[in-house]
Amino acid sequence: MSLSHVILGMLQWGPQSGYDLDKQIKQYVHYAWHTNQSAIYRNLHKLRDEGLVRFEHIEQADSPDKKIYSLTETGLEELKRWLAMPGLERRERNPFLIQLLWGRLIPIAQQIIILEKRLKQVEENLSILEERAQFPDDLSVPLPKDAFLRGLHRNSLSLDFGVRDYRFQKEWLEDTLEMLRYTLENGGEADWSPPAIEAF
Amino acid sequence: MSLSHVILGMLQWGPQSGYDLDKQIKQYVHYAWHTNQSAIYRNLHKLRDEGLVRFEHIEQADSPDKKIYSLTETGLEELKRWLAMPGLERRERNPFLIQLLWGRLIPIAQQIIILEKRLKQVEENLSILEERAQFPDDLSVPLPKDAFLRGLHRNSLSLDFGVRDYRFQKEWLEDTLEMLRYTLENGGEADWSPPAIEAF
DNA sequence: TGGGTATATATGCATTGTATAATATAAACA
DNA sequence: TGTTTATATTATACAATGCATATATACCCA
Repeated sequence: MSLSHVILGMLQWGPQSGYDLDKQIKQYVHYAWHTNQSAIYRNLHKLRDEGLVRFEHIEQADSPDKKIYSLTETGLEELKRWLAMPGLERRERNPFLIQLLWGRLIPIAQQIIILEKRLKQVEENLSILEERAQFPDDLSVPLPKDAFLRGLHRNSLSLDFGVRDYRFQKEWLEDTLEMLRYTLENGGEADWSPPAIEAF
Repeated sequence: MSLSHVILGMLQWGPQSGYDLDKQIKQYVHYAWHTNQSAIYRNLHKLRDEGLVRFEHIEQADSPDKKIYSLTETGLEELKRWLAMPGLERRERNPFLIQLLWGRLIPIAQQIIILEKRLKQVEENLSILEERAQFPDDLSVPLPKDAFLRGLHRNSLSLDFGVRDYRFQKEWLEDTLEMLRYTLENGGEADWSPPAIEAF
């Protein structure tokens, strides 16, 4: 598991509380890593036991007390070690695509509702990322070869990927929705009938 | 969790053993759902206890005995119910993108190795999917509006997405690798120094 | 004063991830 | 012939994550 390393990475940018980490990861890293609040808190405890992070108790007047976590030197070492490992596997779980895969089992009108909802999610995520990313507006062409030499930093690469990925998904959803609506209007599968069992 | 529903979906195509399910999901649904062997077996036990699947014990001469699972009517109902739910959330965990996000902490040459490895993975996954997908060769343009009326089935949509997604990733990786190699050759970040702490 | 929202952390239980075991059969090898 | 290696098949122990909910403080507003 490497939620630990997402946390270590965030903390490398600066000390934060568990609450902040949760919000930051959800806002800006959602294209790369899904997590939840309780996992973060438990992971912080584990990291502290292992000596990879430390925390400072902060008393606050206007909100409940909090713990500000920061990286230890061991923590930074561990982060670097992990960052250099090639071949780590992606673990995607996208229920939307599964619903699409067996979409013939439900009426086409319902399928359209699902696609519309997904489009909305993608648009929201995209606009959050676009706010953060200070790239040239035209992302249909790749960054120029000498982008780095001209000041674009390597940690923008991940964001660049995220923005392009969401744009791809948005376009695909729009095209596919158009197709499905056309089919519905022209009665293509309106007379929907139970599907035949068919092998992949 | 909805590994259950991936399994129900696979079984809707036809009865299979846990072993088969594992291989099928890994081969053909990797763009949409990551899982592992032990999760599948445990889930099958649970689904059986809930009456959503049943199994038949098969004795084999040339291999160990196996259990062939199939959908019950309740199972098919549950699958359809779930397929119609809008708004289910994607849960991606892509360590490669995390490594990219803090890539400045490691030397650029090491970063290139990681990208190359990832490119290889993507190419492998893509070629498996392309074999399965009988689409028109040119996937740079979307499917025509009347694709369904002309015989393309809705359960191909998911595959269409998968193929296009991997192609997007492949292109992005190739472009980015070119950029990084150029930077390395021209000494852009070869004199790599510890990064400044910087906020997102 | 009560309800809603934001901040902040934690826990119980179900599910999933990782590693490993157990067993059987076939194919390759030395 | 005996030994390793690969494939098929299922299972389990323990760690990590997911989901729902609890707890507590402080603010705003009616």
